[in-house]
Amino acid sequence: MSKVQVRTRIAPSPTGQEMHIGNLYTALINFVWAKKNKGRFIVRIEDTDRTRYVPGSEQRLLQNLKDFGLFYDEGPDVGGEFGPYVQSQRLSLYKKYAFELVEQDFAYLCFCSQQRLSELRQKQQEQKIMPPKYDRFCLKTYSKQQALELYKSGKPAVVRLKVPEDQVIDFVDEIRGKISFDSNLIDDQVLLKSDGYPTYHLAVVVDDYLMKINYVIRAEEWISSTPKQILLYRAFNWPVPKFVHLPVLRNPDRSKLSKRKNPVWVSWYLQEGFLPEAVLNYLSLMGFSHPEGKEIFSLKELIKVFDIKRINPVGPVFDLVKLEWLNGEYIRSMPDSVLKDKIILYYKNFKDKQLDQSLVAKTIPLIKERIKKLSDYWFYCSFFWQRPDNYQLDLKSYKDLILKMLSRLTDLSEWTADNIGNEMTNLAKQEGLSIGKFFMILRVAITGQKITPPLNESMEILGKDECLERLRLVV
RNA sequence: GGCGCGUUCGUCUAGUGGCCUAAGACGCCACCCUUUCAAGGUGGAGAUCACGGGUUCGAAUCCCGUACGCGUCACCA
Repeated sequence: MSKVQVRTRIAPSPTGQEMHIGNLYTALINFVWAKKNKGRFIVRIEDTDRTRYVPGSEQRLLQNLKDFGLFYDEGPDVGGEFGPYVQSQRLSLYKKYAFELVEQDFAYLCFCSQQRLSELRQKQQEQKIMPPKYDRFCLKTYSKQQALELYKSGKPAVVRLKVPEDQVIDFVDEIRGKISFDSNLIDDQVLLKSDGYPTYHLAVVVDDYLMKINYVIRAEEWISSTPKQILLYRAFNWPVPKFVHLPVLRNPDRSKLSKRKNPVWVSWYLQEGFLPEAVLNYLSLMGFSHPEGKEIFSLKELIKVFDIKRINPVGPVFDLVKLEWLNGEYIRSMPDSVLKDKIILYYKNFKDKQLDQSLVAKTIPLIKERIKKLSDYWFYCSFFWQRPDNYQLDLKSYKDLILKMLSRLTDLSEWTADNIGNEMTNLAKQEGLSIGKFFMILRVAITGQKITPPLNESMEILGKDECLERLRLVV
């Protein structure tokens, strides 16, 4: 038997929201698993809910993926041999398959109104019949022929899955092992809506089959809908793919990661100055661990060492603090010139600031160890671009001292960090002031801030004229 | 409530019957370095492995119950 190519997919819905960090996590694992097996990673747009559809959000979703370097082999904008990759463009397919099921008695037409359904549900809940299930009214009252004729005459209908009674439906989850369900507890799921669009359950099975997806890697919240899909695979007599249900990312209070309690939109991380590779690295630490215990590793290395079996089923808490540390590690290990370009690009794209190339280049060695995110740059370095507009220390009482600093620095022949440092250290000693206190006064006089990059070097970069001028301004 | 999944330091994880009086990382604390802040170095606090029963010479590791957490029960995905 020849080995089949691994094909994975993610299927986001264009509902107006951009990509959720949890979806990025799922995308990452799908991507990595495909690459590890020299397979293909596919993106399919699931836009079967007309009421929630927002035009344009599809492009944004795809861009989110690209921003993080998760390039797909097949998808709406890149094509592929199993297209189209947008479900609304494949409508006739689902309808055909849905009626095939009706024909073979794996499904039936249902004409019940939304109102009747919600009343039914309500009554069942009152009677504590759990869980609420459709009562098969239409299956009992119409024969297949009658139903089909009614439908042809224009009566709005949905197609429902006819879930067999008294069966145990089980499947193997690659992370958790065997999971089984009692078919009596499964509702007769709607497969085709009255507007002719398929529901998720039908569309996902049809498309995964037609697109030859053999690993369905998705979030844990899909576990309970898996048996419905298994039933569909069986009815169609299609091979069942392998299922991998990933743990869901959690808020610190252990509820499912939500926008109320955590930043969840992936572009937020970019705006905040996190590096895509650091975010991906952090995400790969969620539920997974490097076999050698490494915590910092590239996407390429992840692909090399990744194994589904090493994924933990426990829902991990997403910890922004550790992400910041990791991002700082990435920044520190980056060549200066690369960091410089990233900072310039970041401020241009997200802060609408055009920073001077050569000035940023000079400051890089001073802040590289200090910043955790690209957005921290301005916190440390704004004084290079603008004179202080307020001072974090009251300098009035140090007027005489600052005057002395001014005169010594004016006389300084060569304006280098070392010379500045030596000269000022001498002054401090002569004045009988502690080095710490002395330099703090100078620091605030020059930068306005108490927390800055190394002072002497900063002053060298600022230049003699500018430093003297700033001292004059505070006396 | 039914069903499903889960439960090792605050957090992410290691651990697959004896090497565990439980290891690493983030965070926290202290000290060293130091001209602020970082970075770096050293050390420390922090988990009766949810609880209760088994199985076994021996259990964080296997089995069963309980508790708790999470998910799911739509013509949403």
